[in-house]
Amino acid sequence: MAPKIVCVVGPTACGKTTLGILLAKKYNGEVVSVDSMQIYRGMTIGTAAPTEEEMEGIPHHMIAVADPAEQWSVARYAQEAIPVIDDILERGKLPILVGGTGLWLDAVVKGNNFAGGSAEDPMRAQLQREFEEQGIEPLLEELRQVDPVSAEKLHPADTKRILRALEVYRTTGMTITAHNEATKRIPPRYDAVWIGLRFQERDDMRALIDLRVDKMVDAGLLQEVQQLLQSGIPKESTALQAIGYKEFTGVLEGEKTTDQALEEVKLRSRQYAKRQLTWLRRNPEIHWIEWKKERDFVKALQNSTEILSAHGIG
RNA sequence: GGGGGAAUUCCAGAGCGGCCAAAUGGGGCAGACUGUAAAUCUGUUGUCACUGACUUCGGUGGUUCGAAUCCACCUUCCCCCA
Repeated sequence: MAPKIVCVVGPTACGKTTLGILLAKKYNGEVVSVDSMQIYRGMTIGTAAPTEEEMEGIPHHMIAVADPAEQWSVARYAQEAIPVIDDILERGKLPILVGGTGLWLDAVVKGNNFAGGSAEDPMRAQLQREFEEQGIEPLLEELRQVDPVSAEKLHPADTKRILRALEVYRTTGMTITAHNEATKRIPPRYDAVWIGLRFQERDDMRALIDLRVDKMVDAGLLQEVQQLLQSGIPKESTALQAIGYKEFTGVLEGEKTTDQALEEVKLRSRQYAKRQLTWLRRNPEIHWIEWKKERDFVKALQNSTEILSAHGIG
């Protein structure tokens, strides 16, 4: 029997952090952030990571654990987060995963492991070089030979995934299709109760995102970005590709005004929220709590309590 | 007051007599997604009874077999000279 955990999911700005803390307080839990950008140090403002005060004494994990100059991956995250979750369980507390990075959540909760290869493996660079020199066609042809299923499934423009499929094959001798099939058969690592937060109306979500971005800038997002840059983080690093950071790097380099960056961040944030929704929609296990206009955490906590008790938590 | 230019589908912006419901980009919407995932990629975007029909390119009226494209007037905006 897989251990029980709670997952609080939803698009950006929908109140995951707050609900997670409320649940942790009520159920003797600890929060595990599942966020591909909150893992990096020095990125509190732009990632809307909870501050010390906001945490209200609830232990939070997997926030600010990585050097922004490093490049983490799903696999790396899962590898680090799983022992943390298991430790919470061993101490008799309830792990509450709070996060918006869908793939990472799935990677932890489902038992899936990842196929071989990594960013450090020279094969990655090798494939990239081949692609730059000859274009995608020869590589796609190679993939058709070894793994027709994924060659068929992948769009020719989706070079990233074509390269990865080949990387897996060339480094492990196993096709990514075979790997994916095998890994799907692994039983879930945790028995997760999924709670989703979202707005009924897209416009209400948008309004809140806009407000939040304004607050970030007031809180000193520009300075935060500047500090990262000054500490020598290359601007191409994964951490600085985060929404908010990318755009304000441009401000510091004189490419755009703060106002332009602000609008851009708002736009990219709501596009991101939409993508998160698309990812989440295909998970039938999520129990959705829908905000009418305002976020009502008293009610959300009450709804969550009902959901959790229906799953034997409480 | 005189001269010149522009008005195109949600936005920007091509088109300058038929092949135009109208390029391209943006935005919107939908989708995909297993080692960069706050990333990356795809589809769609006038209406409908949707392999066809209907209504569009500031307005009105013309020219023409045929107009977003030509002409006249009107409206609005921009620029230059005064």
